Amino acid sequence: MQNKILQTLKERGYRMTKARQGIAGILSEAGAPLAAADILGPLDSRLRGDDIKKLRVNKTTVYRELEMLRAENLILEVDFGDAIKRYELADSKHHHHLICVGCTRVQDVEVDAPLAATERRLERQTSFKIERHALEFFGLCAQCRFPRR
Amino acid sequence: MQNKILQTLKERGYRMTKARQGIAGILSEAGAPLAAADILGPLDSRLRGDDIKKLRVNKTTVYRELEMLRAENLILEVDFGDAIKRYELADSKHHHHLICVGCTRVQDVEVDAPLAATERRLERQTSFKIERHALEFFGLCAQCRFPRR
DNA sequence: CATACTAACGCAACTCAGTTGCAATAGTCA
DNA sequence: TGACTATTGCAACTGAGTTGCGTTAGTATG
Ligand SMILES: [Mn+2]
Ligand SMILES: [Mn+2]
Ligand SMILES: [Zn+2]
Ligand SMILES: [Zn+2]
Repeated sequence: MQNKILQTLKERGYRMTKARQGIAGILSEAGAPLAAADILGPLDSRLRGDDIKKLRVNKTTVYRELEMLRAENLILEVDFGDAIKRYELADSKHHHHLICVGCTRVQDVEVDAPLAATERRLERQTSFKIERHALEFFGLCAQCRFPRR
Repeated sequence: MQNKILQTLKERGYRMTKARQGIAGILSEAGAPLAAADILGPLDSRLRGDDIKKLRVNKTTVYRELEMLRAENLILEVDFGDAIKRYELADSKHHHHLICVGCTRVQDVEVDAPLAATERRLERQTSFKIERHALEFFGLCAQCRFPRR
C-alpha cells in the first residue's frame, strides 16, 4: 500500500476495490491532469502486467470515483476551457498550467508574484470572499510551432 | 445604427437580420458574460417595446451567431469552469472576473501586476509560445455570504 | 417595385461528457 | 462462513452544443 490516495481512503473507511486501486494508480502516475476518458481506456491496457492484472471498469464508476476523490480533497479539478473535467493529485504545491492548443501537451508552471495579495485587495474592494482562482496559460509548444518538415 | 457590433458586421458584408440585431443588442447591454441560454430567453421578452419588436430566435441561430461573432473577434469567450460557453464584448480593456459560486453574480476585476512579464519568462523557460491566459477568481458575494436572515 | 441570388434561418436529429436509478456484485467485519 | 452494505455495471437519461438540409428573407440590381 505505497499509494498515498489509497492509504488515505482506507483510513477514512473506504473499501479497497480493484477499480479504486486502478484509478488511484493511474492518477498517481500521471504527469498531467487526466480526464475520465484518459483513465477509462488505459485501465485495462496500462495495468496489464502490473500487480493489478487486467481490469475493466465502467465509465460510471470512473466518474463517481473521480467525484468522490475530489470531494475528499485528494484530487483537484483542473479546467482547460474545453468542457472536459480533468484532475490531478492534490498533494502537490499550488501551481498553474501551460497548455498547448495544438496537441494538449501540458506543463506545470509557477507564477512569480503570488496572487494572494491581489485577492486580498479584491476582497477589500468588492466585498466578495475569494475562495480560489484559476489561472492557465495557453499557447503552442515547440513541437507544434515547428512541425517536422 | 448606434450599435458597434452591428456597424462592424455591416462593414464586413454581413446582412442585417432581426436575429442578428437582437443578439447584438443583448450582448451590448449585458453587464456580464452571457451564455446562449441568457440570450435565447430574453430575446422575445426583453426586446418587447424596443424598436426591434417581438422576436423569436432558434437556439441554433444563437449558437451560430455567437460563434461567428467570436471568429470575427467582436466577442470573447469567457470560461467560468462550468462547461458553459459565455461571451462578452471584445472592445473593453483586458480584465478578469470575480465569480460568486453561490449565485453566479459576476464582477470585472483588474490584476495589479500584469501577467505579461510572467508570460515572457515562461516562454524563455519552456519554449512554448504563449498566446493567452485565463484568470478568474471564485468566491462568495456579500449577499451569498450573509443570506438574509 | 420586381426579381434573383444566397446568406441566414428553423427544425429535427445528432453528439458527447457527464449523471441517475436500480438491480447485481463484492469488500469487510463479525 | 455468512451478513451487511458500499460499490459496481448497465441502460436510460440530461443538457449544452453541433450538423444537415430544406426554407426564408436580406440585399443588390435593373
Ligand atoms: Mn499540474
Ligand atoms: Mn468582463
Ligand atoms: Zn503542442
Ligand atoms: Zn452570490
